[in-house]
Amino acid sequence: MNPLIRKLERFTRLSDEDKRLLQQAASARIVNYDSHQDIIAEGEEPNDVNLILAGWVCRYKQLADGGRQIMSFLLPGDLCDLNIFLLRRMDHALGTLTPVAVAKISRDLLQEMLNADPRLNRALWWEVLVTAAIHREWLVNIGRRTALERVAHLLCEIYVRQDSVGRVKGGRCELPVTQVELADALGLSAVHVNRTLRELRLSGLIDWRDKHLSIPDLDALTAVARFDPDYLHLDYEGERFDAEC
Amino acid sequence: MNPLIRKLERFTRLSDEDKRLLQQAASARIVNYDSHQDIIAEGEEPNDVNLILAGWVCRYKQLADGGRQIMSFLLPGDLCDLNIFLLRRMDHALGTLTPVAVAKISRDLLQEMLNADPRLNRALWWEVLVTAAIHREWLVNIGRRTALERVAHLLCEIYVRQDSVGRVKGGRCELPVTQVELADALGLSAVHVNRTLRELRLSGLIDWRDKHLSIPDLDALTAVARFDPDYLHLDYEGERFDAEC
DNA sequence: CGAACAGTTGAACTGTTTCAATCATTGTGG
DNA sequence: CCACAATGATTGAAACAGTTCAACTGTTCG
Repeated sequence: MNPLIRKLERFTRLSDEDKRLLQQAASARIVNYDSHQDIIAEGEEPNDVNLILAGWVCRYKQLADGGRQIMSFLLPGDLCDLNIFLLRRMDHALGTLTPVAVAKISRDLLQEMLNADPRLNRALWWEVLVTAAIHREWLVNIGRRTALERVAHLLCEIYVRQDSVGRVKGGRCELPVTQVELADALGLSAVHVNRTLRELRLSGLIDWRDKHLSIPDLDALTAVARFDPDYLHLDYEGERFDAEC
Repeated sequence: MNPLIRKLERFTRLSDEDKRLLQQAASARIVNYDSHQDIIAEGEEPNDVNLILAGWVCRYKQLADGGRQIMSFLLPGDLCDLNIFLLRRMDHALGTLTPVAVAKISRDLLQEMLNADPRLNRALWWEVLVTAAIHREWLVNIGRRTALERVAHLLCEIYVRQDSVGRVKGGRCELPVTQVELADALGLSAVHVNRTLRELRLSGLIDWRDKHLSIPDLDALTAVARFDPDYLHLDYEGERFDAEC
């Protein structure tokens, strides 16, 4: 099933018409990318909203001195750039981490979707606000936690987010990124991420190989990371809108 | 004049009716706070949107180990929590840094404003998206820049944001926060912020006293900070919506 | 087979933190 | 109006978390 629909239904009930619209949007114009390509570069003027259908994408900024900061990992079902309508130029880039399939949703179609039903409108804005909430938590993670907590926290987040859309099976989920990419997301050096992962591995808290992450005891890792999933707003918070037509 | 109107007009033209609505919202229910109080705590369910009329506010998360991370500085004209409608519980707190006057905008009034005119609706969402853009830049700042760059970058941002709403006079703007609060915003220790400020002061790049910041040569500080104001989206980007009714 | 890339480890180094003491300023109650 | 408490700023010295550089291993893939 369309992973966007699945995700939005965590938030609110959608009408059949809403789902039809979403489904149509997700299949209208599909573009495939290789690994490590830009979907859109910083400074460009976007024309479409990108809905990730398959593969992993990151939101990042490249710095003049060669460093870069990854600001989000985007997974299947995630939308980028709902802001297209409002902010003219991209202040960051979107790049693929794996081969990726993206549905391009045109400005007009998106507008139609936003107008179609207040519930769908709210569900899409909910997605924007949750993304912002994740950014805030990353700020805490990078600003105030030790390397061990930071790495553990990010792994918890990735695991829980995937679990929430049914992408965890037997305590195991995808993690198709390199250690360098993790480091770019965490504000750490790749070397130190490596050492930190070793520490987590030796403590039996994680098992990461073949681009898949296993967390044998999520509570234990959660404790190490001081991870509190509230910021992901995954509980069904939209029920008060269900009654509305 | 109402600082919110002033700010939104950087983005798009507002009708007289829009301005009347905003003005009404900003004067309906005004609440005053002392310094260092919570306007709303983490975990609470907000009922109103807060529009800052006077004073400085910060968005922050408190950590179990005593540390805290400040995620935004909110100035007069800034809105907090437009997300009230969608995310039930606060995943962060809002606290005052100075005595503050806030206009409480009820859920219903906000809804009325959002429905009143698509242009006003867009202007308010623009405000949300710019806040998110600032969070992304802070992520880069904390994750990838040295202490000197970080401090300089934040000072540039504060200065430019105030300049954009006419709160800079003679190269001088308000900065009524303590070094500890700056440190909490930058992911640094207060001691190191102090040393870094000294360095900036001795280089003649800043002059900060009596809760006011002077930047004698903004270009020079910008260069030190590697500051690029694009992320503030301050150029008039909404003109393509002006034609619409 | 060799090239390219990702991961791993050691050793030296450094930016930042921590702890602790001192100084300056402001507000408050007697 | 002074004393003194409270808060914020400042500085030094020692400790440490994380970086950098460099070498080496393992794996994949044309």
